[in-house]
Amino acid sequence: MKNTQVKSGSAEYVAEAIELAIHEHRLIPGMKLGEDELSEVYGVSRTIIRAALQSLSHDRLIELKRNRGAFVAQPSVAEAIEVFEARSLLEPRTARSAAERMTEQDIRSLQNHIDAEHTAIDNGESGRALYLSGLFHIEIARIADQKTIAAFITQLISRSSLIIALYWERRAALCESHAHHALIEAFRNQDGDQAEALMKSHLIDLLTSLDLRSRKSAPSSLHEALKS
Amino acid sequence: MKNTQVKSGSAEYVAEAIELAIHEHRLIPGMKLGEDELSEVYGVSRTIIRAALQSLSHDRLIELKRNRGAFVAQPSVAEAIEVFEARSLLEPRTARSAAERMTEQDIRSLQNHIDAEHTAIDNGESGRALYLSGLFHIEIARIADQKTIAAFITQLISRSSLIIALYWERRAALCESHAHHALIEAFRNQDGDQAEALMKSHLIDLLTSLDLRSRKSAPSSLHEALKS
DNA sequence: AATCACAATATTGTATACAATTTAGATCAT
DNA sequence: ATGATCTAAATTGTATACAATATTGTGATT
Repeated sequence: MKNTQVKSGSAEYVAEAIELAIHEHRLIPGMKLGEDELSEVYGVSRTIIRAALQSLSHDRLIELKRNRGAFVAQPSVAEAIEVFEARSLLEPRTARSAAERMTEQDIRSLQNHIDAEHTAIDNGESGRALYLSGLFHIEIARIADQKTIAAFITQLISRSSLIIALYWERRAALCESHAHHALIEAFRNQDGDQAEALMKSHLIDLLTSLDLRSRKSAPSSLHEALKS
Repeated sequence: MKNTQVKSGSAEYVAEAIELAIHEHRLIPGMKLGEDELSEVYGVSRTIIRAALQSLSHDRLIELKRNRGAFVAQPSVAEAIEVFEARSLLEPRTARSAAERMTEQDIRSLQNHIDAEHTAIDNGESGRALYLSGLFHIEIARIADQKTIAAFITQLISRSSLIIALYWERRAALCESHAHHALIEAFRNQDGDQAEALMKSHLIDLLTSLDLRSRKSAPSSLHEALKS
């Protein structure tokens, strides 16, 4: 099975592709990411794959076990709580900053995210919807013009995606779209207090909607998940 | 000039060694980190060096310019402000958490850090003193038992070290030891409010003690800085 | 002397080869 | 059958070779 795909990019490209697959839950926590396998899928040498895996490991999206290989991370319950505690330190204040410097264009951009999210839900692409719902939060950090904090939030949202894959119960009713709509309303009014408060309770809602007892399971096929 | 040193470790070891050199200001912002050069210093192949450099780049301690190589990062003024804004979101609340779960042993550990810092100052090892002063903050995050947040703070403190190298004026009077002593006092009393407030003002003091107009300069010799 | 063009050199980017380690499978004894 | 032990296969860790790109140095031209 020869892969004739044009060599489309370096380590960054591969890392982003895998990260997207994780976001969309095509790659499941615990799944093994073999180097040769990835190397075939993306048509680059193991050197590139390794660089990509190292980068993903640094963001804690995968776990690198020495001499054993790379596995999609399986955040523990404690880690899940930590991630949401970190988010609750960073995101509410960032939402406030964003609200204060929000422009018309920014609001349109956020509204587009929500619309795309709804479209995805309607089409039954729940993985994509989840991904877009994360992008909404990242977009807020970008608008706040805090690159450092935005980078942290980006990582935390990626990890949240893993946490949701493991501990979310009612995937049908996902997506807090109400909370996001309420946030946009606060942004429209450039109401920093309101934005901060809404984000705070939104994060609490998210955490409490997890079932931290049970735990979804089990790796499956890799090629299938990455072929898109 | 043959290096007969025992191969003492993999990418992690190299990354930590370079990070320490940056912390202690033996490596100066802007300095070029050539792969062959590092490869000789640490007696490993460029493969390992590259992995280490990629890791450091991810923490923004070095900048990786494509086809040009690795350079010790030179945070801009805007980035310096961002870093301290991120710290001010994370560290005060973390200091509060730490205060609330502080044990006798933790306090001794922090006291030891301060003592070591003073010793370093007395011996004129200002680089090492600065490093230890950073460790004090990291230790607090560890005591708060928040690994995720601790990792962020660790990165921010590393970057602060670069910022200090670039923008600090009065290096003689460094080290806020008063602020650290005051924090320990709050910890002794398990006074969360006080700890949070002290940390907050400590960070403001740090930022305002920088001179964000002028900027120290210029790379120097590499082998010298790393030989230790 | 200054500037440009071009060759020579050095450095980084990627792939591959080989070594070390783990995993899987087969064989054998109980 | 079950389990242990050893062998073969597969996978990861590291070093090196080669290709691509930048940097430096030289000389010609003005």
